[in-house]
Amino acid sequence: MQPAGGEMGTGDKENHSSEPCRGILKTPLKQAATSHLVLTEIQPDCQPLTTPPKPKEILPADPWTPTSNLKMLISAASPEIRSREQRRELSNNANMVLHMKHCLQEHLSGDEYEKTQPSRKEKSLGLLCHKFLARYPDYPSTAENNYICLDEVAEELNVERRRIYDILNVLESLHMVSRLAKNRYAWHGRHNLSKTLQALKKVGEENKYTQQIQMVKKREYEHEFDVDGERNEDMARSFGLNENSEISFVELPGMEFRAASVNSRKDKSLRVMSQKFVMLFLVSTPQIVSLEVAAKILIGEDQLEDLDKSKFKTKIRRLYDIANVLSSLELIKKVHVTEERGRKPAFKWTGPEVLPSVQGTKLETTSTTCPPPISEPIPSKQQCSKNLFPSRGKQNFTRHSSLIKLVKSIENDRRKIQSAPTSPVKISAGTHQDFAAFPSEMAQLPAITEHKLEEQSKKAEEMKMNLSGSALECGLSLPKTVSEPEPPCTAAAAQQPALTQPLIACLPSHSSVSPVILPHTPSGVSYTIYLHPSQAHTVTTYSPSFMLQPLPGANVTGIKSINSKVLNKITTEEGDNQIATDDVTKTLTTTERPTIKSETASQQCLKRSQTLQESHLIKRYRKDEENLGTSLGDSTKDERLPSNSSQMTHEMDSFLEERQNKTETLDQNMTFFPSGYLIPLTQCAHGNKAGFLNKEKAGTHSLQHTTYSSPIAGVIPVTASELKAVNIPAFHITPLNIMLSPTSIAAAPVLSNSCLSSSNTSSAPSPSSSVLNFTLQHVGLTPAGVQVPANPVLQHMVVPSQPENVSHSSENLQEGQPSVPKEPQEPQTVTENFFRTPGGPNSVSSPSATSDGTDRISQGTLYIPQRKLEVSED
DNA sequence: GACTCCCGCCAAAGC
DNA sequence: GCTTTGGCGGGAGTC
Repeated sequence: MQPAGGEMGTGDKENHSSEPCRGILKTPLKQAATSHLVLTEIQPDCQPLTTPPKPKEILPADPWTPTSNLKMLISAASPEIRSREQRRELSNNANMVLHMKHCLQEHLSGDEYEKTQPSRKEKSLGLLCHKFLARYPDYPSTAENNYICLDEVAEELNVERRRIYDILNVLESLHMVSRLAKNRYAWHGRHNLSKTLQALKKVGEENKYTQQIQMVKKREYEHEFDVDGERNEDMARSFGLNENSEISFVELPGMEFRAASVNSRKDKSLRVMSQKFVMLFLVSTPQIVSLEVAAKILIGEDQLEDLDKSKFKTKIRRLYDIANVLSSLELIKKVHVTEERGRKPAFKWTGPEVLPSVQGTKLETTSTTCPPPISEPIPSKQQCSKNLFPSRGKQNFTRHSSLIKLVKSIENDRRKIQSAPTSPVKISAGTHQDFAAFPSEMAQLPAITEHKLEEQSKKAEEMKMNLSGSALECGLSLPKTVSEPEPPCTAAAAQQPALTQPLIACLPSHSSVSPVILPHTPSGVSYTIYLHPSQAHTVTTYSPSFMLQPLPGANVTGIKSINSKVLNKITTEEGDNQIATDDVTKTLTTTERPTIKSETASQQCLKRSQTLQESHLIKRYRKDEENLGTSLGDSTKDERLPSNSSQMTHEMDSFLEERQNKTETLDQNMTFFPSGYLIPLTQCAHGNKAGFLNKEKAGTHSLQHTTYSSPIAGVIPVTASELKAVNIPAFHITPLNIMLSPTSIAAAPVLSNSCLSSSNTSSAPSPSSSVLNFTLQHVGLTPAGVQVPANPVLQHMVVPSQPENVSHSSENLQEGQPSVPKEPQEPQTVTENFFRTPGGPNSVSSPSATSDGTDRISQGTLYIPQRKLEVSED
């Protein structure tokens, strides 16, 4: 039933009997607001004149009368019925409220009347939005006339129009409504939501929001971010931002604004701001964004020179407005991030996972197919990201030149892969097709939910089988050094149905992403470092909680936090323990969940690492073959070749045959570049969820893993599957002093998204220069127009990371091969700031005096800022 | 005292 | 010139 506040809350003068309701409403409305059902149930028996609010009094205690139960069942069965009911009841309710209001005004006055005013919370925009949304079905039929008359709505909801505009603006940003004419809007519901989110994510990626977030975070940590224009101008410059890169309103085809009224105020439009805010979530991993960061980014993008405290405060206000609406839409959820410097409000994305590369499909039903085919970017810039304000000379969205090349390259790969016997799409494609076959997606919510759960279980089982089988059969048995019990998250995860993320039928690829550094093998397998983008971010901002999960193998290099001083945690407003559970359990909506039921995290890591190692061995072998034939002139490459190459060849010949099928399974989730690195390219959109799962796993290795924090809005412990391989394909040679700015990691989602489906089981193409340029440009090492040949020239990039937080057991990897400690070079590029770790004794320091990459190559040392991760290299 | 965010002024744009 | 939109920031309510 709708809470009393829902009915009367917005009315300042509507009900003289609101007094009793107040006590009831003292319960945080936000909690009540989380349930549409609660809000949409209206008091049918409310008698305006005599017993106005009575029914509400019993709401908290026993909201489910037999009648309401029946209603709920009916509503659940049919959204259409539900919406009709809602509208009818709302209409009746509104009339009733108006009538009561008049009566109230007649009978009360002065203080007495004031007392009847609803509390502030009862008038919240979120609650108002709930009531607004209750009026319309999530998925309106096209046959219906879903027009919104602003006056009517304002009157019925008993709020001033101004408030309705706030809601409509945010809904417009998601294309849930569109303005038809003055005072008239069209209601589209969530039909366009998935497409919109896809478009927003894409635009967000193209505009390097991930990098911006990281930059802001870093500045925060360095206390360099100040509210003076100069610094922010620098920041924006470092972002590569300028007026031309400013994001205007993102439209979908057919959803263009008919009115040009928005043009004038576009820069500060709540619509645009809302879209940008959503973008931040979509490009973040995990998808938690603090208001502060969001405000800074939005401000920085608007008017750098105007960035002052008042602007900041205003931005925060607007973000609260937006967040309230988004919360009502259940797209985000308020959380708190506790950092060293205090508790910060933040929001966590709870909406559907957004897979940017699925064109023309509804995420709710099909886009979760895993992995999604890399089709044409959807909607294309021209199609969906129109600039509303051409007269202002603002630039339309354009695909980054390097991205275009990258996409082409990726698509080529994908074609090859899709013809492969074990196309990554296989596993889930069918399931999602089945899923897509569901008629009228939301019309069968219960069935869909059940179906999703089943599918997820199936996929998880498949994944588990693959991983287990692969690892067990490979014959490699790494001793487990970590045998911690499964964290409580497992139970929590199991409890958590995938309901909160109905569309997250995830690709199993995530599960296969091993967040470990591959153990050194006798055959001289090179190494792989998986860094989750977010973790990389965290590291660069020297988040103390950064940690890499140590691989449960004796000779596995693990990275873990060595800084336990600060325990960052995210707490929901309603309970500090909720987020962790939510995050973890949500994570488990992915196919990984079942896996952890029977395996410990360490076991999984072990198996994965073994499998990865095998695959990597193959790849490296192929790479080495290529190098032999094509890179004779490159002495550094030769050094990478194992001295006993013939032995390796033999080894690989047999190994290839034996393990081909197994590796194919793994390859589904990974893209291998002949660089010597394994690059698990996970689905960005899944990252956060899977990441949380693995955080949970990581919890088995570190107490610090028991809390969650955002790399954006906080600090999160790095755990296994959250890690992504740091790959510098262009460098071609593994053992380099590779220094990446956080943005390089941030760029990973784009890369990984694109590459996801291009999992390459066969010979991986050599990293193209486009990839290199793309990476470099995202890293900020090169301007957008500059093309850099793909060769090992750029060997001294920095891999930003949190040195002090990166403990490395590289010794393990360096069995028999003493690591040669080398300090990373002092970055000399624009990325320099990325790697300064304020006050950190382990700040990225200059590596050995020599900047000669050759030496480092031979040493097989990959530097992650301040802490070098050494891997085996014969 | 900090955090939230409602409220309504008022200017820009639309009609 | 009136109406509609919506940016904006004061300041009240809440924690």
